[in-house]
Amino acid sequence: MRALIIEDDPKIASFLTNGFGESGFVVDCAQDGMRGLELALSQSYDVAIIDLMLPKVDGLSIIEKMRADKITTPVIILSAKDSVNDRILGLRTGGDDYVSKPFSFGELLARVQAVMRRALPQGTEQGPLCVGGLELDPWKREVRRDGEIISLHAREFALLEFLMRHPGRVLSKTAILENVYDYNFDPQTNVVDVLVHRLRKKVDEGFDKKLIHTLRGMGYVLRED
Amino acid sequence: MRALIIEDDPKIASFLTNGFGESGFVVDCAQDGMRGLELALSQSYDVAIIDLMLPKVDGLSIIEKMRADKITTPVIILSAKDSVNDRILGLRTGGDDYVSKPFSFGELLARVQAVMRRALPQGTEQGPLCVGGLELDPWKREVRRDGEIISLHAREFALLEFLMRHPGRVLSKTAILENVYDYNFDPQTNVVDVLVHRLRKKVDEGFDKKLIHTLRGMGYVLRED
DNA sequence: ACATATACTAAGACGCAGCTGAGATTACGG
DNA sequence: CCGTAATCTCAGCTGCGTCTTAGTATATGT
Repeated sequence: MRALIIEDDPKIASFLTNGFGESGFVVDCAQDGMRGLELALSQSYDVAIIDLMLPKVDGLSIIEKMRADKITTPVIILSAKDSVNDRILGLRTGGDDYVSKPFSFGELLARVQAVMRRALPQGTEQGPLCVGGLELDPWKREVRRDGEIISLHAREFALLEFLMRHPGRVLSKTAILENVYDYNFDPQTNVVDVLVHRLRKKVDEGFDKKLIHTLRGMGYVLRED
Repeated sequence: MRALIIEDDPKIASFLTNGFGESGFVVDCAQDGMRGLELALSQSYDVAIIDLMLPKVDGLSIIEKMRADKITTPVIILSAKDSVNDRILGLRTGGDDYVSKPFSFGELLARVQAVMRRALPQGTEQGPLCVGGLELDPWKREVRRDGEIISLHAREFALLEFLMRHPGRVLSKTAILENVYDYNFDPQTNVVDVLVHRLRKKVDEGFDKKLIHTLRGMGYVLRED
């Protein structure tokens, strides 16, 4: 689950970065509009939090460009201004929700959940993800297999969540890199192999039915059988 | 436990702020209706104390807007007027109780307890919170482990109460900052770490079964085992 | 069967999140 | 206005989570 944060005030930026990090997101943070736009257009995120008053390129322009590029990532607008007009303008430009400062992180997170749920293909269930005897609750950050709790580290959890959100689909190492690691990470190594190995040990070891499978040359899949 | 106070008279405002602070609430105080409305709509409180005669936006309108937004926070109306009609109008607008000035703080606090109890999901027991051998009585402000009294400072108590109201749930530092400190920005220091450390010393030190656990990169949990 | 590419595994290195104690600062009561 | 108690800040330390490296195993193509 990746989030893009575009916010110039360093205090708020780090507050948000920490908060989303703790909530299980992989976060990219841009301190100005230019950089934010670059990231928004070049990377793919599950949600974006964008401040309106920004140096270089303002928030609304970023959203406009994103929408013009057919990027449907849900966007939450952050703003100091809170008039009905600003709100309407923001939503009309392509924002999915509008939060005015000062805000509480809890509220923001709730709204993020709401817009992400809305953005899902309709009919998709909310709540814990299940595949085989494996359950993962993204918000409680809890994983069980056949009812038994499995305790995962942050990275392992992020990987498993990614796999479980695309059950039966082959996920290449590159895809994993892009979804489980942030932008600044460029591995010259076999991090992904190692991460998968660590996750397998906790999820599949000792079980007869394996859930994580390797497709040589292509990537990994999560599925029963 | 968070309280919102909307009151323009600075004397009464600080009287209330102090009183609730001493009673274990984390208090936000707004001096005018506009600011009060902002807070009421964007943050989540366990109770709100709202004066009727306010600059900019009057108390009843605030309550009206809150209820329109499906905010169910119990509201206590404060007012100088005390006619039966005002009282009825206030309650009909969405207030849960009505206290007329002058009032004694004790009476107000009693009514707060009453409306908060009523607001609980039915079937939920009132009275001390319990996890493992740990008991916390929010109203007596008393904590015991295996019957032995533990004396906590205000902040420590607030943190423990927050933890005990969400047993088994992972609470991020960000969530703790908001609910125990009322910060909505990054404090740039490790206040939370230090507070947890102090609380642990009093609650877990010397016991075999620890109750407060750290989940690296995610937050803290209160649970047995 | 051999060569080569790809994936797995174990062990060590590194950095950062979280811990801790002591001093500084603030809040409060007399 | 002072003294005490509560709380915050800071800086050094520790250990865990994560990445790296390197060596081993397994698949695939010729």
